[in-house]
Amino acid sequence: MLLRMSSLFLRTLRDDPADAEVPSHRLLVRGGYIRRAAPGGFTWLPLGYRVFRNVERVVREEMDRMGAQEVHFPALLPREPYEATNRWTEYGPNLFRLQDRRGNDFLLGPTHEEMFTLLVKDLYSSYKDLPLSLYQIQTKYRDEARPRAGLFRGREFTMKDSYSFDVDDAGLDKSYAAHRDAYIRIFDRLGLDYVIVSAMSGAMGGSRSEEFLHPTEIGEDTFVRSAGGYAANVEAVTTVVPDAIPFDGLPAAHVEDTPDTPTIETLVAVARELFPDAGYTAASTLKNVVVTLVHPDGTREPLVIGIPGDREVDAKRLEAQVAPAEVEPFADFEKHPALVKGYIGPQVLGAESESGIRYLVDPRVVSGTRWITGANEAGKHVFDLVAGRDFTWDGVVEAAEVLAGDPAPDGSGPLELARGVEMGHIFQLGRKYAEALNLEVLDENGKLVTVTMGSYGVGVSRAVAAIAESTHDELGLAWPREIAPADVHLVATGKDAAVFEAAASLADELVARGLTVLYDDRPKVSPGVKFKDAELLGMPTIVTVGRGLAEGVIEVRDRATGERQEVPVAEAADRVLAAVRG
RNA sequence: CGGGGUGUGGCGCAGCUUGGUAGCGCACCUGCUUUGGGAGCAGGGGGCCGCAGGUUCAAAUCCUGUCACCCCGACCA
Repeated sequence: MLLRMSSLFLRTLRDDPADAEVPSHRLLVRGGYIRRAAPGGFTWLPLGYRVFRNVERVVREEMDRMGAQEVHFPALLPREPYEATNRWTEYGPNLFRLQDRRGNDFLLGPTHEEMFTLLVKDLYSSYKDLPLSLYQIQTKYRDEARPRAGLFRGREFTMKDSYSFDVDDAGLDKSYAAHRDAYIRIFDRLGLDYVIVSAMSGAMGGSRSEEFLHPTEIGEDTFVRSAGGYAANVEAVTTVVPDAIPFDGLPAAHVEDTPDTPTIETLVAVARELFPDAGYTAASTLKNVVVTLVHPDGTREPLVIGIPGDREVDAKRLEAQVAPAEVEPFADFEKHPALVKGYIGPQVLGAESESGIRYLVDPRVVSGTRWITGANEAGKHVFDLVAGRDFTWDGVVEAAEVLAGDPAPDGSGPLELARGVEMGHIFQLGRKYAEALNLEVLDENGKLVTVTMGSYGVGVSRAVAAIAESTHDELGLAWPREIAPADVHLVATGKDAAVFEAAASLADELVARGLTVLYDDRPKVSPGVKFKDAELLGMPTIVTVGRGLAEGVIEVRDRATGERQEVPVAEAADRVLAAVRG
């Protein structure tokens, strides 16, 4: 394939577009790879679309290799299947809904679990047909509140989604593992750095879910990792539980006057004044945070979370723990006189207590730990209140924020917080969709069993952005060979006809030998412009035919390393081929 | 959805305070010169000043509304 710069539909920009902040977005626009066409929607230009198709190709090859079969659904879908799983409403405002001329409801698919489930139900009915994995590479639509960062978060984007179907849990485990392996190969081939984080806490039961996160400062997800190799979503981090302490010799609880101490800071300051030798810090206090749980049936339940005072409640972690209930701030202090704002203590809390409000505590609150906490009376706190001796709780909850330096649950060292972008997600769905849509097959005993499913996604368009993001340098893009829009950027400089003839014949030879060549054959364009463009566009190998030709040499340069060598014209094609093929 | 910012040729920006009918650089076209690091000179084409309404003899400029984009946060199977 030969791409001539003189006729390629391409215009590079000298200046950064003002509305692009992240480097990948800036460079992809500057390099003429994409153009914004709609809020959260981009047009792929020739070079960009070649990159896109290369990513797609890698994904497709690896999915095929693991035995998944490609299908293709419409993006425009009817309401009914999504009604059966309740997602027509549950998906909320992020779902694009529309009506046809008769007023029937449709949606633009944000993901296709329902359709795949129904398709398999439509055609299969025996255990002999399983296991089965199907996938598609599809345009997905989500009405994002805030599209951003170019290709990273659009309202229209391309995703490879696949779904596995098995008769039993062991089968699901296998399908899941096969996808996991395929994803590892995909991201390795794409040259994308990734960490696999568990996306759900063990508390949620048997179903597994892992995310492939690409670590990057511009990432939207926070995850934790340790030097020893532990990595997890913040929601999935479990607290290392300290040992219980015997009650013997612990001081008795005592109430102290602590006027004007509604916050942890003011409380700690007063506590230090009262007991200068105790070494009190915010972590010595037990903060009782009231929230409202909204259950799926609409019931509202107040809930108090007891956590060490040096930490905040992490809304995401809490929601992951109480799902499917949702969490809202608590406002009904009038209705609950037992709760003294700013001075809530555990003595009045618990399902069996006078307030009847459920009380969950942080795992660090183990039997024998001593706390400073509210005395349920304005201006008073209780000191040396011992967990398990002076108060009890209804349960333990992982709701406190994770802080850098916390120990990893597997003992692999302190945690650091890092940012990442979700590039892939593998998820054991189980029987949720199969049950809702009645996907059953006969097993070897002739009995109907509900199929168990997995769902798996890779962001294809997002991968283009992530690769650009992780490989660019101050000069421009620098594509890995596997996905570069061309193998070689061949630059002819000067005005000497011999240079253009030599360059053209080299281009032809490289093309004949199977390479894709981007040939800068523009006449009357100065060398500086061509070099800048070559660096901006980022083909992995840049070949220059120019002033060296008189001495019989051309220059071969590696875009990523900057390494350059002069090679004799006669060997040029071989040398370039060697560089490209590694 | 909350907070902040910005909308003026394809891109980057000035003009707006103090209304008078739009300008600069890049890109594009023509000619001549130039050709190894975003060339020079001369000439030229292209703008509903985001959109709608209002004030005014007159609006890019003032007022109201609205839309879009960017950033931070919330949200994100």
